[in-house]
Amino acid sequence: MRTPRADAPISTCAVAVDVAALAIADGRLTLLLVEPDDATQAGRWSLPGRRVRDDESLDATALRALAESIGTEEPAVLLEQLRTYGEPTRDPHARVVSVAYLALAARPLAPSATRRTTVVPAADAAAWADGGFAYDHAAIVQDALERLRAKLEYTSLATALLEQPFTMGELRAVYEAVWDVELDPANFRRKVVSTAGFVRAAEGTARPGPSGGRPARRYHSGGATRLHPAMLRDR
Amino acid sequence: MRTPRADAPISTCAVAVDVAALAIADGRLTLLLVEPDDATQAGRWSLPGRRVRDDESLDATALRALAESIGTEEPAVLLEQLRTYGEPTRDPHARVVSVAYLALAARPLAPSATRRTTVVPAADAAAWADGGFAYDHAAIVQDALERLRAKLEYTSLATALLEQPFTMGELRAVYEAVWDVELDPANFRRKVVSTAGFVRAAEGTARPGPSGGRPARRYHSGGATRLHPAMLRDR
DNA sequence: TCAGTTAGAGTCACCCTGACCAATACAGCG
DNA sequence: CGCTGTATTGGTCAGGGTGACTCTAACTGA
Repeated sequence: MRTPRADAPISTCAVAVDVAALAIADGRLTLLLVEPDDATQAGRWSLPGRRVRDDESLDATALRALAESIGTEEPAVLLEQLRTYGEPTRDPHARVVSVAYLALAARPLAPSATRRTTVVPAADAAAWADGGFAYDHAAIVQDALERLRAKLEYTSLATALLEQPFTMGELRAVYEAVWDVELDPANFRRKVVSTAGFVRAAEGTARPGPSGGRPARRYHSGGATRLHPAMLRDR
Repeated sequence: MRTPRADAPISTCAVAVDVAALAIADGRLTLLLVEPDDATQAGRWSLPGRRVRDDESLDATALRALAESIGTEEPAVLLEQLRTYGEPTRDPHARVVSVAYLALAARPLAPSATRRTTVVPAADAAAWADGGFAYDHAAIVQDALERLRAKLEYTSLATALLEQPFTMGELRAVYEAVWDVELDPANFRRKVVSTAGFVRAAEGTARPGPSGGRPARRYHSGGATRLHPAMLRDR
């Protein structure tokens, strides 16, 4: 059994987990939002969040927050801890320390019909004026987007936003959506295939879209998490 | 006044902050450790840590944990949140969620004479077998070192480990200590001065050491936090 | 069949990099 | 003082990666 230490006065806070769940839909980066059930935050959107339960890891809380928000048992997402927000005044009701997570989904996120959820383009959410988000969730979203943009450079995180197998064009579309740039298809391919462990060729080809074009080769993730050399973007 | 939300059952954890405080001493990266006052952790070292107080931000707790451990009012350090450790079993006494911080000191850390503290080379601490650290602090130290190594590539964080002004050789020594490599002085200089905003020239020169050598120019931090292009290390 | 479109392969100039050499300016010593 | 050793700073040169660009392959739709 657990017993508090005799010499340390126990002060406690509520600990919560908030999840910035991102996915690619129609070539755009999108963010999952829910309506907070908190009268003081009416008219704003918040990130899916839950209190941490006893004997529940932070990762498990993040997965539960996401699963309960979209009504899916086991959402196929990659979870990565973002950072922790603990300003004493960030929640007007009580001291709540929130561990924020970044969730990357391979498929577009489906807003739950039974819950008040929505999916908005990340670019729109990032541009919202103060008042669009509840609590300090605007800052969390900004940090999440910045983290994703940065990590696309030196990790293979982009593949977490794609179903396997994927084409080089789909992978490029992830980079273009997250960075909001246009990339040269030929140079992008050359960099990706020359980066050890980024992708490995799969069987067969993908059918071209309605606008035609040569069938694209298919690829799987190559297993590497850190990319050497990195996919540097110029600024 | 703060009142809990009516519809959300309040479950609370103890929230603590642990600090991995790093500094350069004698050309080596060093880590500050304290003896935990916890009988179950006897014979191990832990990171300076404190419980978060009501109405105290996480950053403030980190600064307080460090200040109280080394007996200094305002330690001159750069604090950066590392990540949060919340496994339910990480502390045998109670559920403690710990927000870990990375602290980079410009001067060597002085272990307090009145408190049971020590400073050890980071390389030694990283190589300790299980049992050297209390709780999960071995993992925190590993993550802190990895974060520092990574951030030296694409940020100007190295200057936080130096007093201003500094010489190019001192800056290079930081990279060499953190990465555990030898760098070519001429090529290192060329990269640093060609990276916009990394350093700016200061007045005068530094006196050579006892072994002689040409006097080195002095530099200040250049204001940039992110480096473009990055100081890439090859692996 | 033909235009349009996307995928993939190749070329070339430029820049950054690592490896290396040379010049500068000090300390220490005989 | 002159010599040697050392660290800093500046410069050269070849090789690799990158951006811009061209060309071919292979499909869709009219």
